[in-house]
Amino acid sequence: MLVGMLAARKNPKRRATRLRDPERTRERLLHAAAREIYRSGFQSASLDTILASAGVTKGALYYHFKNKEALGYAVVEEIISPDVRGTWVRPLQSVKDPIDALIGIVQGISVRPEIVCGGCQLNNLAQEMSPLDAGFRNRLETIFDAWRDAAASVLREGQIHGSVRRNVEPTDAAGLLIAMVEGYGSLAKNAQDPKVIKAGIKNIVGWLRSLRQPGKRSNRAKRFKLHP
Amino acid sequence: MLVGMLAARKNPKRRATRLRDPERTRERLLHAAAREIYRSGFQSASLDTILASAGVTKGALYYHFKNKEALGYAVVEEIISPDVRGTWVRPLQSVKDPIDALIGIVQGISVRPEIVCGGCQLNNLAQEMSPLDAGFRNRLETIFDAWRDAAASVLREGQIHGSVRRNVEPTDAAGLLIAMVEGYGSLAKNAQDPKVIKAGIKNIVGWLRSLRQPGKRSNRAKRFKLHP
DNA sequence: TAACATACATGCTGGTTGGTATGTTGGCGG
DNA sequence: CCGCCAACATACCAACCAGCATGTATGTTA
Repeated sequence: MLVGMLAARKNPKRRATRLRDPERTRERLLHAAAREIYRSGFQSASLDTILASAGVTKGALYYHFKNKEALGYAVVEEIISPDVRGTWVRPLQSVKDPIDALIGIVQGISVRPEIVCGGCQLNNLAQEMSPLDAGFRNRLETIFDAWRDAAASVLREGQIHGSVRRNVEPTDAAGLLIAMVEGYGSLAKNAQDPKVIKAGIKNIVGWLRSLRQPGKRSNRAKRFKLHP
Repeated sequence: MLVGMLAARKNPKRRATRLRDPERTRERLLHAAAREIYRSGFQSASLDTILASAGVTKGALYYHFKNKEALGYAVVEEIISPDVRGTWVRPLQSVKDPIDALIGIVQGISVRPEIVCGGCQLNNLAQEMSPLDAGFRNRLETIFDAWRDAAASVLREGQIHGSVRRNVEPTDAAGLLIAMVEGYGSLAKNAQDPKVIKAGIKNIVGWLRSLRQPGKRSNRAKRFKLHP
């Protein structure tokens, strides 16, 4: 009773704070949705939880997005896609040694703790939603395609410059790389153990080294990779 | 009014058929739950849908299982676990050539259409539930461990008999194999295209062949694998 | 400063969810 | 032929869900 009175006095007319900054509100919604989707999947991510996490109300959500589905699509396009491109596509543009570049990216995974235990956002959503919703599926496949194309083209260039073995089929190798990364991500997520992802990185790096044209390893590779 | 009377007359006392066969009822529940979990995940699998699919009512469900969680655990232990063991553990016991055996299993994936587009039951559930529920996580990890142990031990035996290269670390290789299988399964599920899994199988088989001790390939391998 | 549009906040609703309390029936021991 | 219990069936519930209608404060323009 007294508690209630105090609470009522403290908030005589409880009003949520308004940001009045539509861009920032949208961003907060997107990031909160991405967090919740990452945690419990799209279907099980409750709008109320997302809103509480974002600190906005339902009115704001339905002002910026038509419905939950549209919010999910926006997360794919504006959060997940740039993330994958930033990790796997941009760093591969104009590199000297493709094998070194790929190894560097793979090894970079180990310093991203969220991947170690929570899996890959892209893979998580694809697993859940691709068979159920073509809108998700198409958007996610675009990302996978960009990933594979980036890795394949950098391998192809490496073949032209002689650093990658000629009997490697770039598209196949790129697909295998992605499968390995996602597969180990799944195993690590299930094991909830950083050791799993460390072992996975070691094996993927070993496989990547096997793609190199013998006798063509760069000096940079020797300096940076063999004496860590 | 009249309609209501007719309807009442037509179904004077609508009763669902009773099986009166508790073991079969339990089985039907388990399989229906496995189907629904496979389709839409554990969290989003509705009990009502499962019950409709199984053709039983809620009373039967809550007679056999304490709650939805217990039903899910039972699906893992009584459906998924035997399935993985039947596919990946039992066929590896007492084989002559481990590489041939593993290749055979991997190639067998292509004739299981549900895997091609729906992904692996084990991986699906692990992705969804492992970070959220320790009960699922532990049960699923037991299955993954059995899988890896089976593959690792058969590789170890192959090393003893000279058919597998000595510089292969069996546990690492087994983990990589599982990661590849699950990774390609993920990609295929997202692409919803059998070609993806075909290409994946080809690459995994190629990698498996690279584990063989040179000059030690069996006659059986020559006959069956090189002239398909 | 009046008029208007933007950017939300709040309250509500119909539908669905997992779960339960209670009713009902077939079969079997006595 | 009776009683009893396993094996369900049915009806119901509180909680939660996505979504919507409506209200309101803030910025912008004339």
